[in-house]
Order: sequence, then C-alpha cells, then structure tokens
Amino acid sequence: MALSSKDCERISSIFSGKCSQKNICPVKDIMARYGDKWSMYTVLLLGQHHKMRFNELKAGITGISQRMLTVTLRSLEEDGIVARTLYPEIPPRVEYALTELGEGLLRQLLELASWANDHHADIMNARKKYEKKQVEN
Amino acid sequence: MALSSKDCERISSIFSGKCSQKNICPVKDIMARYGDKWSMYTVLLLGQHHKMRFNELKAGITGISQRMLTVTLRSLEEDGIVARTLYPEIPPRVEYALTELGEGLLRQLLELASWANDHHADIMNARKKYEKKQVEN
DNA sequence: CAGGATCCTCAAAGATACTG
DNA sequence: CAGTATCTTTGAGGATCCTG
Repeated sequence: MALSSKDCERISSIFSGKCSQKNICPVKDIMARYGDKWSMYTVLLLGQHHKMRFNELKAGITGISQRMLTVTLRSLEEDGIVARTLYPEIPPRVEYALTELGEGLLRQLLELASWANDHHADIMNARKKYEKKQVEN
Repeated sequence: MALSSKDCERISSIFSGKCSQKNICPVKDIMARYGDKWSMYTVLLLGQHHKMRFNELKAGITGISQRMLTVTLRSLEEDGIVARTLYPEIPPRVEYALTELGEGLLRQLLELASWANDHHADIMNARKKYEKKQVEN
C-alpha cells in the first residue's frame, strides 16, 4: 500500500516548515531525545505506577546506574515530561510522576509500540533473510 | 487527562510480554534503531521521493558523511525498511526505496511528528521555565 | 558511482567515592 | 535518601584514501 497524498503533504510540511530551517526535524528531535538507552523505559514505568521515588525507579530499571537515572530524569524534567516533587524531610523524599505532556507522549509511544509489536516478526524475518544473503556472498 | 485503562493495559503487556523477558522493549528497540542521527531523515526523504540514488541521498541529507550514509542504509536494509536495487552497469547505479514495511513505519513516525509539532511549543516553554528555575538557585 | 577499509577523535556512559 | 563530583572507558561517528 502506497503512501497517501496526506502522508506526502505531511512529509513536505516537515521539510518545508520552520523546523527544517533550523535544520531540526521534530521527529528526529523527539527520537533523539527520548530514544536513548533509558528514557523510554522510565516513561513507561512512570506511566504504570503514576508516582515513584528515585530508588523505586532505580530498582525498576534493570542495569541503570545512579548517574544515568539522574541524567535521564533531569532531561525529562527539563522538557516538562516528568514532574519532580521534593519533600524537604530528613531523610529527603522525592517523587517523580508524568505530567500531562508526558502522558500525551506516552500515548504516542504506545501507538508506536503497537506497530512495533505487530511488525516485530517482519523485521526479525528481514534480518534473518539479510544475514543469509550475506553468508551466501 | 489521565491515562485510559486501555493505555495501562498496553503498558503492562509491554512489561509482561516475551519482549521484557529478553529485556527488550519493542518501543525502545525501535527508538534506538531509528532514533539515531540520520535514519529518520533518510526514511522521510525516501518517503518523499520514492526512489533515490546514493549520491542523491547524500546531497539531500546535509552533513552526512559517505560512511554514515552507507551504515544507515545498511541498517535500514537489514530490517527490511529499505530496499536496495543494484543495476550492474558501468558505472554502477543503485536505487533505494522504502519497502511496504518501511512505509508503515513512516506512517507511524508521521503520527509522532504531528504530536511533536503540536507540542513543540510546550516542550520549549518547559525548557525555558526549567532554565529560569536553575538560574534562580 | 557507490562504496570498502582505516585511523582517529570526542562525547556519552560506566565506575567509584563523597555529601546535604 | 537522593543525589553531586570526578575519573575512566568505550564506541559512534568523522576524515581520508582506495577500488570494482
């Protein structure tokens, strides 16, 4: 199935928009920002639990270092995806939650996830096929 | 607006599915694979022009090196997103085009782009607000 | 023309130690 | 508890030269 004319218009608008003048594609920007090793997982986890403390997140995200969790959360907070609430008690308590904007992003990502799930097999097949072709030559 | 129960189910299925056992989130997989510096741009460009030669792509993607274009195209080809057709003439001619799978991916990305466009201002505002808050402290 | 092969660099991520 | 500060490492990406 070929691309619809509406799709083509959308592509054009991405290239011709003010974003392309700044040489910034909004999709690329989003992907680069949230497509790193940990952001995605963090957003999904926060979507599932609504409110989480620093060490809860650390425990939930296998393999993440303290530093990278901090960096990831700061970046998400900076973009208004995640809200950070500090309770000035001793010992300190900090709670993280998705903002409305973050929930919107999450919804988009779930759409992408659906597509990814539906076509994961296709991609894996393609990879195997490609591998075979390489071995032949 | 809070997340719908359907959204929550989707999140759960991502975490509980076979993908999470392999410690691979399909969204993260997709984002990591196509969220790099050049893949996105390449897919959009191929969506716009349908068939392009190596040097046409190189000319269309400002700043990309020969090597990175090759690497990017190989990766997309490996996943079945892009089809490579070699015409064994002299000098050789190679044409790249999106596959059906690639067009499907492009459609998803356009959805994401729409969201990104609609909320780009929100994100920028959040960044400014965050910056101010940092300066205050 | 469309790359393959090398070498090199720098920034992102990991490890570790310390602190309000 | 929830970080910050510092050092080290790794690998993605750039530059360059070569070729079927």
